[in-house]
This record gives sequence, C-alpha cells and structure tokens, in this order.
Amino acid sequence: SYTYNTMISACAAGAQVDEAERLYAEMKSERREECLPTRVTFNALLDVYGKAKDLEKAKTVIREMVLQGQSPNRVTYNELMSAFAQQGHWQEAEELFNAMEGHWGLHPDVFSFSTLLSAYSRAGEVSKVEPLLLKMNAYGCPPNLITYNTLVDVYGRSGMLKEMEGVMEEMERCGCTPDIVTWNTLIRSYGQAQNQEGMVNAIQRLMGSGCRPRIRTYSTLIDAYTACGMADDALSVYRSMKEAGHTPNTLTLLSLLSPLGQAGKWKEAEEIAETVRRVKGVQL
RNA sequence: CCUAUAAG
Repeated sequence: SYTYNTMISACAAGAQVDEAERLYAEMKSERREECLPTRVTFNALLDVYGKAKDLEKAKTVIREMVLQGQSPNRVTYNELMSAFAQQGHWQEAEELFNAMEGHWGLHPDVFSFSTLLSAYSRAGEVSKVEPLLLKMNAYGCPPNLITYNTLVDVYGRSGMLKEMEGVMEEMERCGCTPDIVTWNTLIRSYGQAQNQEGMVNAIQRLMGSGCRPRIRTYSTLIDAYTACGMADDALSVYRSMKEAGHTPNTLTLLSLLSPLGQAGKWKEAEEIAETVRRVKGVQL
C-alpha cells in the first residue's frame, strides 16, 4: 500500500492522471489485504486530479471514499480546497473550509488557512484576509513561513506595499526567517508596482540574506527591472545567471523579450522568440 | 506513505 500510495502521489507533479488511475486499478486488483486502498490512497489520487485541474473528478474522490467506508480527513479537504484555489475559485474553497468543520468536525490546520489565503490571493480578495487571520488566531493556529509568504503575496499583488512590509516586520518579530520565496515575492511586488527604490532595496535584502537565488529568482529579477524601465540591468541579470551556472528555461527566455525590446535589440529578441517557438509550442 | 506559498 505504501508503495502504491507513494507512486500515485508521484503522479501529482506531472499531473499524470492516466498513470495514477492505472496504479489505482492495479492496486484494487491485487486482492491482498495489505494492498487495499486506504484514505491516504484516496488523498493521493485526489491530489493528482487537483493538480490536473480536473475539479469534477477531484470531487468524485470524496464520494468514492465514503462509499468505500473511508472518511475524509483534513488532508482530503486541504487538497480539494487547493484545487479550487488554483483555479481562482475562492468561494468554493471557502465553502469547503467551512464544510470540513460542519460536516465532519475536522478543525482547520495551518495548511487549511494558508490554502484559503492563497485562494484569496489569486482572486485579489484582500478584504477577506484580515478576518481570516483573526480566525486563525482564535483557533490558536500560529502562522508559519508559508503562511507569511502567502500574506506577502496577497498584499504585494494588490499593491499594498505598506501592509506587505508589515508582514515582513511581523516575521522578524516572530523569529521567522524569510526564504527565497519571500524574497522573490517581495521583489516581484515592487517591480509590479514600478517602485524602483523598493525593488532595488528588496534585491539588496535578498543578497544580504544568504539565500541562494533559484532559476525563478532570475526571471523575477528580469521582470522587475524591466517593469521599472531598467532594461540594461535586466539583461545583466541574464548574464550573471549563466555565469552562476543556471540553464535558462522557457520562462526565463520569455522574460527576456521585453527588456530586449526596451533596449531596441529587436534582432536578438526575435532569435529568442524563435528558439522558444522551436522547443515549445508556445504562442507569443 | 498523502496536502498549502514565488517567475511569462
């Protein structure tokens, strides 16, 4: 069972629905007691459907689970909420959040709260955030790094930079050390707000933090510099990235198009666009 | 053994 569960769970990364269903069927056909699907199996399957954005099938898993005499747990609900959150359906996510308590007496945990926050973030529902934080506190559920990162994200996306920095201060007060996700989010937010001073300052904070930039960090930097009209800096990020031994991916290349255009380097921009078209079926 | 956050 553990083996099957692990393999099904591994299908989530690539949204390999067919493979997951194959494994699930194979599992049932093994008549051994030790290989029957458990709640963890259903959760793993539900996660695969969620990652594949198949909300209908994801919902079906709960029914199937109940039919087989298994009850959903917090993980089940958190995964389903997450599936809705990814699609921007914050109302459905909220309903599930309430239903998990109402129908099964399951108390939300820090995953539940962070997931609902991310649903609000994607939908730009900032006004929902404060009340949820109060509820979190009332439940005695302390925020963790991911919760804080999600909060930085909500406020950053909405251009509420003061509130965003407030979250950074609270993290510091609580001894929660920012990670590379925090910095990427912060930099992106200032870039999106075209706040050059804040952006440059955020980049310095990243560099002083000791966090290692990831491939995503570089495209975030390129985008942010470009948004602030600093095409030359954006292009030099690309050089440092290659010097640091990172291989550009499609998203990196796409990020390069605007600074190249901004700098009037149309020929190079066209070459990159052509490369992207060749390796990927992307529409530009 | 399963779940939450960041780049076009």
